[in-house]
Amino acid sequence: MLKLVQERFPQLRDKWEEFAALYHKVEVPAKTILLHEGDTSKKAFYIEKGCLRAWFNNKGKDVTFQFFFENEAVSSIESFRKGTPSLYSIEAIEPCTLYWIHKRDWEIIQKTIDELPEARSQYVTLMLDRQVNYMQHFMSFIKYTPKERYLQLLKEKPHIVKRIPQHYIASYLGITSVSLSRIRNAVTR
Amino acid sequence: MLKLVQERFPQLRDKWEEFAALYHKVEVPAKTILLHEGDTSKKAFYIEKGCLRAWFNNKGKDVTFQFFFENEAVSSIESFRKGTPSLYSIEAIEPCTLYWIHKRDWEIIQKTIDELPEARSQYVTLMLDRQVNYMQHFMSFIKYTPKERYLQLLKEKPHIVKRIPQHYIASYLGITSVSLSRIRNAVTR
DNA sequence: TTCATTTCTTAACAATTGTTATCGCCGCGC
DNA sequence: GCGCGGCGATAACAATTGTTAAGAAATGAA
Repeated sequence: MLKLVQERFPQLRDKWEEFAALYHKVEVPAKTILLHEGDTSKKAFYIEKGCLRAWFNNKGKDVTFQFFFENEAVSSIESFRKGTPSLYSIEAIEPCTLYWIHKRDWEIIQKTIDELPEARSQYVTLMLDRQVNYMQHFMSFIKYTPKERYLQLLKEKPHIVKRIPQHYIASYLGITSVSLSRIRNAVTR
Repeated sequence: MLKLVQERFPQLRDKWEEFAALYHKVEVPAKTILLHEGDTSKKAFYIEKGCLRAWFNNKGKDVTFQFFFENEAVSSIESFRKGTPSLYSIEAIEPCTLYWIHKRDWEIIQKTIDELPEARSQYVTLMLDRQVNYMQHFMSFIKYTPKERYLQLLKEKPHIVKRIPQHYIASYLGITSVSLSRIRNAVTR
């Protein structure tokens, strides 16, 4: 359990047993909504098995903009940290095995990280990485056409294409499922 | 000078004179390239007067994806911090008055910030804000059509529309300058 | 298995955007 | 003043994507 945190913060090894007790295991069926758009996030999740998506409602249509898989930490980060309403919902795509931690308990771990210079610097690096990811993803929207984005996704993240229903991928690419279907048709022949 | 840093890090007040000496004032004409795409960033900039753009080359066409104005800190953040080649160029749009600091000197300030818990937490908050900005900007690309994005830009950041040449704005919105011209024409009547 | 729901494909037509090219305006340097 | 280059508007046509609708295929539950 919580492979990610253990690997990334070896400095916390001593305190690990104590921290692990703060996490709660839960199994949820597909389509469970873990956080509703507009609500304030009080929980952060860790995925042991299954996958999630982040999405928001746009004029009645749901728009998926991020996927999460095994061994990833998931939260509406700005809502969780700042206490603001979440800009999006978080939902299980498959039946999932998750661990969740309450905000007040996370702050205990956070405090410990903050006191260890190495863990702290590791944490900042993680934040920077996430920022760069968003930036690159965003740049790819200006840089590439929908067809190019699909081909790139197929090449660089084939696990997404294999595992995620196509209409979610379509909105992730910024197009309709009809258009994605056409693109796929044109590519395979 | 360096209004931004002074306001955001009041904890550094005592050391400020010492740190200010690490910055170098420079005046550059329009179209000066401060960092070339592919080079490794060794300098961070602060804008006293003027504006900059971040852009990259895509199949021979230049694509602008961010603008910077007075009192903002500018760098190819991931290149500056990680020593990797920059994914984009940074260029003056207008004649500018800038202050720059070398990476090794910035690390002195960084170290001081890291030793003061309040300044440190302030720094993390700044990083989080930047991450949320990228995320929201990216979400707007999935959520809105080019016309909607233009109207939103006009409403929320009119200073950009007023000050920046239109063909830069077009690529910032992810469209051609021809298409932006059509949209403007349709909107004004 | 069987039925219902979800997912994906295809078609026809509308709307939008890209491409290429031309023209006019404006500011800057010589 | 004059010419040049940068910038923006417009036109005509091509290409792409959206919309709506219908039906096939796959999936999941009873």
